[in-house]
Amino acid sequence: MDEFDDLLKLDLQICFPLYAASNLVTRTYRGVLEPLGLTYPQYLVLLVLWEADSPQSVGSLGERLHLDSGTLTPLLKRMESAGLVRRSRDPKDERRVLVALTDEGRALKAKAARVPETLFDAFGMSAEDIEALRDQLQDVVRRLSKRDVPAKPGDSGPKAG
Amino acid sequence: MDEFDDLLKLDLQICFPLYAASNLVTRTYRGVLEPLGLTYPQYLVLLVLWEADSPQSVGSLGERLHLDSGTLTPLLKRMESAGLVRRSRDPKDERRVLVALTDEGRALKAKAARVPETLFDAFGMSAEDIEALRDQLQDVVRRLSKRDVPAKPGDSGPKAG
DNA sequence: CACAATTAAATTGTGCGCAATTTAAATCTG
DNA sequence: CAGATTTAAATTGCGCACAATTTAATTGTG
Repeated sequence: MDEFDDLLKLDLQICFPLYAASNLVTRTYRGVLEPLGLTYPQYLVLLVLWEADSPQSVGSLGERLHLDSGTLTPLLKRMESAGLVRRSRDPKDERRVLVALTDEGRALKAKAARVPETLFDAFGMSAEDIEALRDQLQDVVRRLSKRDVPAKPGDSGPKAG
Repeated sequence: MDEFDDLLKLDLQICFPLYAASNLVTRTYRGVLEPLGLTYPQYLVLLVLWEADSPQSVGSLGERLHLDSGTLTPLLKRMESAGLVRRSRDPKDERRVLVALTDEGRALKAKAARVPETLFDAFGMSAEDIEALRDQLQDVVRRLSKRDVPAKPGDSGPKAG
């Protein structure tokens, strides 16, 4: 049992509790969102649209939520067939697809009023502790997002340099 | 714009950065684990088996990783056909399936030596900050895991009482 | 203006994650 | 020890995530 073994121990790693906590949170949301006919990522899309109160492109939704079109396109189609959003090509740039709330999608905001409160209770932590943890996680997201960006043409790639 | 609106703001919630950070971490692992022919949850199974150094039932793996048989059974079958583990019924209790490392699965531990280090670098944070965050996330996992447990027969269920 | 390069979504294919159900083995009753 | 109950995995079905590719529109360049 050496230091190398320690590094491979589950309890000593940060990534596993992050992964497990995320799964547990999504599971907790399930029970709360199912009565609204929503999944957690669908709820996230609505949070963005409710806050912006203007149509958002698939790309800007993806940038905000760190998701790509491979995830968002089928998800948005399901939300569209559920009557929550409308999808239409942007007349200014026909490559873009704009996602807009329907009246039904807007109305769902009132029904989601208790969702944050319910999740807060599930955490069972003080508001201060939650805010502190949130800030640290936002920092992690910022740090890991940087390496997200694909290499620029000018950069020397893995084979170059 | 009232307090209710604030609660629904993405930037003010803890769950979203938790979700985004988890996705980003899994994405970061992908590049590191792909050369080893592993996915992140498969790597987690190996961490448990390497640490225990004895065959584990599907149930105990699931308890440790907060995953159920619906997730683990197909994952373990893929690992078995990749030659990393063997699956066999427990002779003491034919309901159980024991998952044991093969020589190949054990040998992979050496090749995974650099994985924790690589992830540590990706976080770009001090060891102290990472440990502090890890402890907080383990606390979240403990808190959310409690509600995980199904009701005991003695408990008054939603319809009873 | 032609046409190559870039950009935005959609599509394809694989692997989770999980609720709900099914199958089969062990245990608990009488 | 027979039949009901409980337990452990497997199965089924659905919705993400995401890499890789494709399709189509826009932009850049000569």
